[in-house]
Amino acid sequence: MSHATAADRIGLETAPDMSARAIAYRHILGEIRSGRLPGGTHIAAETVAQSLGLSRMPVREALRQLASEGFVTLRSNRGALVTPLGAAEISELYEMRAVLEGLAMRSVAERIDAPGLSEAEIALERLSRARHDVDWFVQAHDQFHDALARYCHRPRLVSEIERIRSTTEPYLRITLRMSPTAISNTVREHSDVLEAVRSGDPDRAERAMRRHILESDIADLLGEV
Amino acid sequence: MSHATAADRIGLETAPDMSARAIAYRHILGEIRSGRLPGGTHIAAETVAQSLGLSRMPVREALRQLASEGFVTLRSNRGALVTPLGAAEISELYEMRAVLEGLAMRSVAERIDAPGLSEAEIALERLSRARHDVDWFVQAHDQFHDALARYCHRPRLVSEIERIRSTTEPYLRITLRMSPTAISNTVREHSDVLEAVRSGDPDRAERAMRRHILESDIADLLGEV
DNA sequence: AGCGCGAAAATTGGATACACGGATGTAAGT
DNA sequence: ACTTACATCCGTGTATCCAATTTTCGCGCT
Repeated sequence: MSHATAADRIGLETAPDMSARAIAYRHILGEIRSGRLPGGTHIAAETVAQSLGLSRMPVREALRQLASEGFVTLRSNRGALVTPLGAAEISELYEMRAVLEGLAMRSVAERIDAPGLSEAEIALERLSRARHDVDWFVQAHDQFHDALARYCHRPRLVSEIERIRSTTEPYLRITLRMSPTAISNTVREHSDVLEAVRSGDPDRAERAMRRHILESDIADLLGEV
Repeated sequence: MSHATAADRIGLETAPDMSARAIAYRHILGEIRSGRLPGGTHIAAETVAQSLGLSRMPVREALRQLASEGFVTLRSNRGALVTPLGAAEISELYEMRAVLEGLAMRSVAERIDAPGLSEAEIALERLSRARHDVDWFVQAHDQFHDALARYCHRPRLVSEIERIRSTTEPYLRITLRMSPTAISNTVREHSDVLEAVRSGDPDRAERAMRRHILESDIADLLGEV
C-alpha cells in the first residue's frame, strides 16, 4: 500500500498494520463519502481487489459490512451497488439524526466543560473560514458536531450519529456545490446550537439541535437533489 | 440442514434456498437473542461451521455482519465474542430506541388506518394473555411495536428500531424471568401508547412512546441486571 | 510450589481454486 | 427484420489450503 487511498483524503487515520479488510473498507467508504462513487454505481469486488493489491475475500467482507451500514446494497449473485438515496430517504436520515443528536445534546449540556466548549468554538471558527471550499466545510462541520457529541458519554449513540452523517455526506457535498451561499448561513445556526448547549439546559439543547438539523437551509435544499 | 436451528424458534422465516451466510447469520443471531449465548461467550467460527454443516467462510461473513450490527465484538486475531452489555449501555440503547420510536409515532399517528389499529389491538390482546410465558410475551410485544412502527413509512427507521430492540432482547428476557409480575403492568402502558396514536396528534404520540420506553417498569428493572 | 520461558497446538486471517447463477451475444427460425 | 433460444462468458458464492498470530501446555528455574 504505497499509493494514497481515498481514506487518507477524508481524514481517516491509516495505521501501518491494518487488516486487508480494513484497507478495503476505508478505501471504498472514502470513495463513496467523497462522491467519487455516486449512488447506483456498481462495485466489482474483483476490480477493487486488484487496484488495492489484495484478494477478493477481504473486499467481500468490507462490502458486507458497508451493506449492513447502509452504504452499499447487495443483490444476491449480482454484486454490490452504491445505495442510491432519494429525497424521501435523505429526509428520513436527517430526521433520525435530528432526534438522536438532540438526545445526545441533553447530556452534553450537563457534562461539557471548558476544553469541550473551546474545541467547538475552534470548529465554528474554521466553519466561518470555509467560504466556498466544500472539503473544508464538511471537515469543520463534522468537527463541530463530533466535538459536542463526544461529551454525551454514549459511544453507540455517537457512532450511530456519525454513521448517519456519513451516509448523507455525498448528497451534502452535491448540495453545497450547487448552492455555495448556503455555507455562510450555517455559522449562525451552529452558534445558536452552541449557545443552547452552553446554557446547560437539556431541553433547550435538545430542541436547538433538533431544530438545527431539521430546519437548516441545507436540509431544505437537500430534498431537491 | 435437516435439524431445526435457533432461527426457527424465534420466528425468523426460513426460505429453502438460503445462502450459507444467511443460514449462519440467522442461527447465531437466534442463539444470541434467545439468551442461549450469553454476553461474553466466545464464538468459534469452526465450531459453528461444523454444527451447521458448512465451511468457515460464510460463518466468518455472518460474524462480520453481526459485529457491524453490534451483536458480537471482533478482536483481531482473537475471534468473536457475544457483546456483553452493562447497565449503562442498556439504558443508552433504551434512550436511543425511545427517541427513534417516538419519531416514528409522529407519522404513525397521522397515517394509521383501521387495519393497522386492529393489528395493534390483537397484539395487545395477546400481550394480556402472556402471564408468565416469557417467549409469548416477547413475541406479542414485538408484534405490537412492529405493527405500529410499520405505518411510519420509513424503512430505515423501522429496521433501526428493530435492531436496537433485538440487541436488548436477551436482557429483557432475563429481567422478565426474574420479575414475572412486570408483565402484567405493561398491558396498561401499551394501551396508553395505542390511545395516543389513535388520537392522531403527533406530539402526543411521540411523547407517549418516549415515556413508555424510558419510564416503563421494565426499563427500571433492566438496569439492575 | 510458584513463576517464567518456550514450543506445540489451535484458531484466525488471507489467498487460491472450484461451482453455480445470471447476463450477454449470436444464430436460427418465423 | 425481429424474436427467441442456446451457448459462452463474466462475476459471485462457497470450499479448501496456506501463513501468521495467539493461546495453551509442559518443562525448567528460582
